[in-house]
Amino acid sequence: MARPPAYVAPGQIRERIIVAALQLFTQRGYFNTSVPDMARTAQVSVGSIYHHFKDKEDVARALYLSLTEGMQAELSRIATAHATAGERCRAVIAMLFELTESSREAMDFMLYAKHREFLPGERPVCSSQPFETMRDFVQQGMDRGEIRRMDVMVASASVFGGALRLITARLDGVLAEPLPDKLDLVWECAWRSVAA
Amino acid sequence: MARPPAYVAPGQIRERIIVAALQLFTQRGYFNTSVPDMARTAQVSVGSIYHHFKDKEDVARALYLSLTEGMQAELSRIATAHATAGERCRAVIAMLFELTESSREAMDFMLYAKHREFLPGERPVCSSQPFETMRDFVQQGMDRGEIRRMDVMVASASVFGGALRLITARLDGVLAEPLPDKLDLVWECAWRSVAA
DNA sequence: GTCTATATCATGATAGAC
DNA sequence: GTCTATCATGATATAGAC
Repeated sequence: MARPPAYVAPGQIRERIIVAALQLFTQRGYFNTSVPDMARTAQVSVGSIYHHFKDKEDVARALYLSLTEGMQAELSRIATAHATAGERCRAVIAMLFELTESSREAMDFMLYAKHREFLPGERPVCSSQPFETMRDFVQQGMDRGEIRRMDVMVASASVFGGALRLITARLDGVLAEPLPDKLDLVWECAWRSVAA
Repeated sequence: MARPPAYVAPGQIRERIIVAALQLFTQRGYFNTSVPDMARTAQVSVGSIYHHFKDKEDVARALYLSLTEGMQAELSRIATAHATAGERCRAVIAMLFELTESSREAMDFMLYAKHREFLPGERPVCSSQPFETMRDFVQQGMDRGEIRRMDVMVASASVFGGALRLITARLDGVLAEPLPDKLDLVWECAWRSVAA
């Protein structure tokens, strides 16, 4: 079903560095990760990192962009595979749940990291393209009469808020069971909250 | 209505430091804030900071604890002022919305900051006492028959997820209007999602 | 209790060999 | 393109005067 975004082509040094960065940034945080740490984890030298990237921030930006692009690709796939807003939004939640289980670190870094603290100039997650697309799905649902007419920000928060909250709980270790087990229930609640 | 938690008694040096820390931590982040920065903002010397606190981390911990204690006090107040789960949960959201408007930085630091990165040993927000209390409200609602019987984590995420999502949007500057304007609508959606 | 001045250390980033 | 060795910066934390 939802494949993890193809953010890495394994083997290449550049990609090894990005994978190592993802691992370290999510485990210890950006500021607790030194460039020598990244070099050790990626099994490359410090010099290589500075050859492929301008600086440490540049690694984080490349990582962030590749993750949000992968997410955006998943959303486009969903848009073509489903026609109604209900099906689309449900598919989004299913995809997010599966991605959280299969690429825990990617989700953690994408949704959770305080990018503004180390990526000045990058838009906050909330206004990133994937989140805008999700709001579009909801807006179209209102236009089609599937979803009650209301403020689109509130409707979008209601549809996806519960699922995102549960993802947070899962990433924090507060939720023991795999997220896909909860999909049907989460979706029922989410849809009830806004369905026409 | 919901007063900001009394996390500071203005005038005292110790409190001046905490207020300055809150301001700087939310504006630039913990790791982008140096102790001299804090000293300058608080109008005290570096030595004073190290006299009152063990180290920079200790300042962050004191800040975090005072904020969660203030929040917990608000929740206790709500528990005594309201009897039904519906009233309690609605009051919680109203309180969170007002607190976000009146003490933006406090909410940002409490809900948003990646505490694990600079406060090792502290539990994640999700499993902090306030969030547990909120889940208790929901559980009691199920016991009383107000809320459909279901997984309490899912029910709690559904009730509060939309509101928390909207708070995030507001803090990120994506939502222009004050949160209390949206309270009625948010609550209607939240309650529909789980009401018996 | 509060201050200034400073020791110590770790980090990001670079230079230059291979 | 990749590596090792090194530098310069800026941070934390402390010492010691007042």
